[in-house]
Amino acid sequence: MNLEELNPQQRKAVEITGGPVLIFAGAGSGKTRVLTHKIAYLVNEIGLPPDNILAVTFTNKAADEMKQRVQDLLNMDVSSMSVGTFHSISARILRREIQLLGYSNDFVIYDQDDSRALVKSVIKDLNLDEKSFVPKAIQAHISKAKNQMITPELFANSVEGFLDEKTSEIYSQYQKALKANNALDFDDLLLKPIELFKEHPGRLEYYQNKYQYVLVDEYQDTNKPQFEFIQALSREHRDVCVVGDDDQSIYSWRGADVNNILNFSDTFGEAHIIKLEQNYRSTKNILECAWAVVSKNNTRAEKKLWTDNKQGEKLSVIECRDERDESWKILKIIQNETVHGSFGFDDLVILYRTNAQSRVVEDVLRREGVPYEIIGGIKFYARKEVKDVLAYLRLIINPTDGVSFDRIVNFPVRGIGKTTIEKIHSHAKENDLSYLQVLEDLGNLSIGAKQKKSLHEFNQLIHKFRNSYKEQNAANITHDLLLDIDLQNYYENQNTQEALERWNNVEELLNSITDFHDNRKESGLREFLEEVSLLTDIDRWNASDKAVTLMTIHSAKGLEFPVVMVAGLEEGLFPLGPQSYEVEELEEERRLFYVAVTRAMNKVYLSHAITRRRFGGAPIPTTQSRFISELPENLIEVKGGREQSTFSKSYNAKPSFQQTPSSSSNLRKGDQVSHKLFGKGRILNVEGEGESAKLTIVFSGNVRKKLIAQYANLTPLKTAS
DNA sequence: CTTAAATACTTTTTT
DNA sequence: AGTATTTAAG
Repeated sequence: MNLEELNPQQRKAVEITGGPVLIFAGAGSGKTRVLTHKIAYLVNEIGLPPDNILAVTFTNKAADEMKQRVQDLLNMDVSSMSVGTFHSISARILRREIQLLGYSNDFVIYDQDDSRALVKSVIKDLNLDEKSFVPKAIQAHISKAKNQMITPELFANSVEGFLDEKTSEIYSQYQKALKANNALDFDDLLLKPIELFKEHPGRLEYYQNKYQYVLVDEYQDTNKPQFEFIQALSREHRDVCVVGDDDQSIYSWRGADVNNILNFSDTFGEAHIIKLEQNYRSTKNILECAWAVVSKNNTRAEKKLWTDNKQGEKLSVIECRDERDESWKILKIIQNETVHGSFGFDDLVILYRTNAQSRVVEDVLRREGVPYEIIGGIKFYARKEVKDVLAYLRLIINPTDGVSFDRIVNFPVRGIGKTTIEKIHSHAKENDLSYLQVLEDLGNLSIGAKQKKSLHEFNQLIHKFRNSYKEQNAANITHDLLLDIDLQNYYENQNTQEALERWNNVEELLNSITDFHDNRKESGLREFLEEVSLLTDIDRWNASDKAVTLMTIHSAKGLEFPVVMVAGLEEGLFPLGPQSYEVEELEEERRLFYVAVTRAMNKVYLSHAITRRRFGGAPIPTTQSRFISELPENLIEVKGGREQSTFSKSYNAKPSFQQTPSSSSNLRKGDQVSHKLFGKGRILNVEGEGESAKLTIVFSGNVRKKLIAQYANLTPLKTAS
């Protein structure tokens, strides 16, 4: 095997195999390359079969890429290797084993919304006031407890005061409700395998045997259950390799414990420790600035990245009047880097601390016809209309799912109101039935005849699909279902842009189910639902699209871009929160800044606004982020300035940015484009060629237009291929 | 029970 | 400002 292309440390990291290995991998130090080579090395040189390897990554996308790269290195089929996120690996194990814990393997995975809905209904069942027991807060509290592996029993032992006592009660009821619904929340996904291993040592032994080598990426962001999972699997053979960087630990709010990496040797026993400190990504200036800020932190392992890359340009600090001006200045930078500079749209990323910041920037980019893509925010699979359809599919597979039942029993409207639903709930509770089972025998339920009929029909519908879903493929089922509930008419009759948009999203869901089925013939509805609940936005992102990317810094972890713009560098926004910080929280913000800056290869722009409005209120004066003052003065250049002209100029100027004419002449059927007036659209048909081609385009809201390429001034977003 | 109007809430970050 | 939820009228 060829390890020539690795530097000495990287090579050592690949070749050391007996016993625990800890790799401190700084930003851009070639960590993915080390991991893929190490796996290839294990297979090729050590002779370990791929299905005896477990590799945990931070996103599904990273998992796919890792598998592909190993496959390319080895030139053999490695599909039997277990690569995935903690959540997807756990889900896979549980599909096979969960009967041992008293669930059925048709369990559904509840996302945050679902789990909040369940908390809400538990609060209601306990006759507690939603004003004093805010579902969202309670859910956060429960999730935090679960992340620390505090069971309902343990929680009950340490209650103090009324509020705690009731929270404990809700927690315990919530857990019971999950089981009754045959559902797991995200936290359960991590906890249940550990429970399985504790209660059934034979199963643990099986998996210890199966996963003879365990690798974990982004180890600094593992929490207690994840740590225990890895430890359980590898404590016998001790062949475990973790990779991480304490300076990039940014998930402590989710229970991640940086001590997992700092105390690795203590917990796994005498480990080989390797440090990768050569950075291949960024310029010297960028690294110097990133280090200047993060080194202000007290609790960190002392280290400094170095690079052979060139000095590079100074980092730019852009001062803006307000968030609108900031967006305009970002636009100017994009224009400058793409038209006058040598970068493409996909070389640029705009990073921010909170999702809410994307809106203003998006407004300007859309209006000026700059192709962009937003990661995060309102996730596709979290949209109401999509979740409604998914709820049908979930109920078909898992008829005990009460959260999904509540969601669709009156969607589309079929005359079932609040009181009827409450009667179903109480009847279910008294007789220990699932909601759907209640519908089997409506005789002794005191509800109207109209309601009875309607509920009966609903029940028939679900059962019809329950009887056929195993033989049919997922796309057909969904298609038939949509016809049966007549959803298209439901939306089209509302006759609003919004409703049409929603129907489009439902159609897109159907498309993605068809896609899924085409790619994985052996997989059915259940597999699709699982994939959907564990997919992140980053997983759906196509990095090669010719568009500027907008995302939070958290989402950007592990990625790199030639040009990085970080917006909103103001006290209270970044670092986020009150000025009076707990030291640990401030240090995490600082690490976040470190992550943001080290995404950049060539150029960094840092912008801050002098005033900013929050919640659409009045503009509030801001203070420049302390992180800017922590940068070495000789490495930054302050631009933009206060002069009025930049602001008004950018406001009044005709959009100086035009798509080059040639690009709109190459458009083909199926391409996605953006239009100044009509927004995003997809090309349905092309008549003629080149500049004079006539394009039929369907824009959002199902608006169809026929445009001539030459005059349409379209911005290509995605090509169909 | 449904629809329209009033009001409350949003902004941490994500699996 | 924009969206979700709650309340009042039909």
